Formats: sequence, C-alpha cells, structure tokens
Amino acid sequence: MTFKLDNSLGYLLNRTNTRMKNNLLHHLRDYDVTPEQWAVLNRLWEKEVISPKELAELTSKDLPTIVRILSKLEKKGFITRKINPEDSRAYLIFLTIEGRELQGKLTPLALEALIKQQGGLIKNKSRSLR
Amino acid sequence: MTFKLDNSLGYLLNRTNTRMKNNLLHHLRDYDVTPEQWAVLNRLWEKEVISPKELAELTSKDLPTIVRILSKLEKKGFITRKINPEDSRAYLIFLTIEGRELQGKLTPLALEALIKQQGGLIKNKSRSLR
DNA sequence: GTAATATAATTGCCATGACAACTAAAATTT
DNA sequence: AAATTTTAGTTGTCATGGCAATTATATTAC
Repeated sequence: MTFKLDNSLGYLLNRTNTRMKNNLLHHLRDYDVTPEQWAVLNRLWEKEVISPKELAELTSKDLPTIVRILSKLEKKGFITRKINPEDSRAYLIFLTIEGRELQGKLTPLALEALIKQQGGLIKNKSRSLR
Repeated sequence: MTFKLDNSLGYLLNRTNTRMKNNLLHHLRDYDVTPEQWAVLNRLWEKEVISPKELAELTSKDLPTIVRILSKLEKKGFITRKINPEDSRAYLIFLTIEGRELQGKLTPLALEALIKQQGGLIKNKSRSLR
C-alpha cells in the first residue's frame, strides 16, 4: 500500500499547528509569554483557584509539563501558589494582579494572530516556518 | 471581546496533533523511531540522495532541527552522509540498507496508527494524552 | 491502627523546535 | 582577483513534551 506523507492528515495537521503556534508566539513576544503559557493563563482567567493536577487535565498536558510552565509563570510574577490546606500534597494556583491584567493585554494580540493567519495556513508546502 | 480557549481552532488543533503524534510514537516504538524521524525517512524513501537543506524545506523544519534528527538516524545506522563533491559546504544524505528496509516495516505500523485513531480524536477534552 | 496502595508534585533524561551566533565555503560585486 | 555578501551546516540556549523514578501525603484494605 502506498503512503504519501504530503497528503496525510497527520502531516498537514502538524505543519498547520506549528505555523499557528509560531504565529501566536510572535504576537505574544512583547509580553514574554509562550503559547503554552498563554493557554495556562487562559484557564486561570476562566477559573482562578485551581491545582496543577486540574490544570494538567484541562490543558491535556502531563503534570511535569504543567509544573514547569507554572514555575516560569511564577518566576515572571504572573501567578503564586499556596499549599492546599485540605491536602498538603497539593497546591493551589492564584493569579497575581499582573497575571490578571495580562488578560486584557494578551487577548487582543491572540485574536490579531488568528485574524492575520486566515488563509494561507495549509497551502505552499515549502514556505519557511520562520 | 470574549475568547473561549476550548472552542478555538488553535487549541483543538494542538490537542489533536499531540494525540496523533503520540499515537504514532507508540506504534513506532518497537523500531526506536519517532514521528519526526519517520517523517524524514519518508522523504528519503521518496527521493534518496538529498541535502539536509532540502530536507528542511520538504519537512517544514529548520536546519538545526533537521541536522539533529539526521544525527540520530545516522547513529542508529539508517542513513549515511557524504560531502557533496560539487559544494563542499553541503552534505548528501543516503539511506543505508537498514534504512531502506524500514519502509516495509514502518509503513504498516503508521497506517495501523491512523486507523486506530479514527473517531475520538477531538472529543472528550479531559482524557489523558498518555 | 497498621500495612498496602494510590495520588500530587517534583526531578531527571531525552527528543523536538525556535532562534541566535558562528564557521567555512560559495557566489556576487566591484 | 579582492572584498562583500550569501549560503550550508553546526553549536548553544531555552521552552515544551513524553516518560520513568522518587518523595511526601492521603486513602484504602485488612
């Protein structure tokens, strides 16, 4: 059976995803926030007090990945964590004022990224991703 | 303006892509080949003698990424490289016999991965990726 | 109530992937 | 033909992401 990479769903999906993520990365660059960090922030803007475990489930990432993203967000001063008084294994994640303020700044940039990339996402296989 | 992550194209695309890649990773595990290495091998199965630069364009990855993938494929004995006699900056990539034999082994596994994941790719936001 | 098990978080290793800086070798300018 | 610019490849840094192993704490079994 023949298999043509160029026509495969996985290949097209992967390339499109890479381009969209990269596009978003550049739009968020001024605030030093990556697409993944932005996704985590989105969850926090929806529901503030939450555990890393819950965040992992909501973002479909594993716990180590989330923990590392949270460390970076904490270092940048966008979130804080406290031990959950009802379960000392677990943490509770809170937004800082700066983290809360980011929503108004980043959302327009993310929407701009979306609009700019309408059309031309999948076409043109040899275009650079950069 | 409201923005709901769960409904956004980028989010759904990213999650679907991650799942498909992971699924493929598991199907190819027996041969110690990652989805990205598999993509590069596919290009070589289509067109044998090729430069890293060309491979980078064909796979929509940048040169450093391709170079590192090629190093791994070389270490595993699936490819070799020779300096291009017409341009001593450039390399030519060749498949080894083992690398050529992989096509018959990996393609059925990749197709199996594709078939197994039809349905259920996007639904169910909280399912683990593992 | 203690032992066994399960769970939340952390840490380490490896593989992409973006990107900057660098080297060496063309190709182009003048 | 010498100087400039471009190009192919390499290396280093940082951020995911998969996964295994470890730690500390809860939960369950007995």
